[in-house]
Amino acid sequence: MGERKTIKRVVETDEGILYDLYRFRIMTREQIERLYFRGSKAYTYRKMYILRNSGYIQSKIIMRAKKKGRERTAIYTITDKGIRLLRERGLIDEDIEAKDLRIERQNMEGYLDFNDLYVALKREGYTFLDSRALKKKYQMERGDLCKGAVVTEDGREYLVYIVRAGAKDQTLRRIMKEMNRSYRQMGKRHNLVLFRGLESFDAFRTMYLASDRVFDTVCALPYTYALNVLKRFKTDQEFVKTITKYGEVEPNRERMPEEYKRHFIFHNGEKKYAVNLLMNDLTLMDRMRRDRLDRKAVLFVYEAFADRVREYLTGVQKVEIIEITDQELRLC
DNA sequence: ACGCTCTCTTCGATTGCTCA
DNA sequence: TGAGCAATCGAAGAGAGCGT
Repeated sequence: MGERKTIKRVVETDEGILYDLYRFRIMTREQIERLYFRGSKAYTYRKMYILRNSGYIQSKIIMRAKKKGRERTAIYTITDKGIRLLRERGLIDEDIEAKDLRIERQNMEGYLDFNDLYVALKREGYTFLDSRALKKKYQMERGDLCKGAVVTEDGREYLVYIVRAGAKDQTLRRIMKEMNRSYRQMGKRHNLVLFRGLESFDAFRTMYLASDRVFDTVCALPYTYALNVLKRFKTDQEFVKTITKYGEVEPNRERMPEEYKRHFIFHNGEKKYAVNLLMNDLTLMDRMRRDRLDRKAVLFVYEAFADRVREYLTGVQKVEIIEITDQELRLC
């Protein structure tokens, strides 16, 4: 019986995996596979097996809730030795032990949900802040429900909340409260609330409308839709390209235009504001309703949200809605 | 209780890269 | 060019959940 295989030379992939496990605490086999091994299940297992034999990681099996029932999956965590390796290589400077990164079983789903977002958007030009890094950056409370942050290419940082199907009202209320908290150095607070169930999505909307509504940004979206939009509209450019077929678009050259005044569109012979509501920003809709508009505005809304938006803006002068279809969303 | 199915674990065999 | 190891792949075996 020969020795079990161990790592002789730590390669970039190993560092990446260990660093991700350090930041995000746990990852499933599938997540690691998508991030590093482009669909090679066999080699993912092989690599993780060797990393474990070398003492850098541990593995465990859990049942994860999926659309179709539950699914058995391996999850991996970093060990003290793994953390030491990252420190030796100057990838981290924090003095921390593996036990401080351990998480309770009931919290795992939340972490894995945020990881899914990371996996889906990492290659699309977004960067991520894990929840510990985010809370440290702004000295937020440890118990904050915020799962982390996603940062767009042009530097806008969204604080991410993920709401599971059948979330309690109490949880939604807590999120609402937290989203309204501001922190020094954060500037505007952009909130991204992702829903894994439609009941909660509706409940949240209702709660939002009943609130005092002084938030900076609240984008409330179904999880899968959010993934599509974020993949497709990384910067203003993609939005402009998509709506150009409805009229020529030009940027507003004022110094600091209001969020909804950033683009003009020449529509039906008139110069109007072109408003991006594809992220279903509830605060933006509020502003459209309250402000006295100095010119007409065309709101670009995802077709599935159009009825709601129309309903919300009934009676408001100078606004019209153009629905963006599923197909337009997918086109490149 | 039983077999079926699926994932995870383990390992041998092969390919291919990098460095001396 | 050869040593040594990472990258790949296929396959056998273990064990958990599921339906009957």
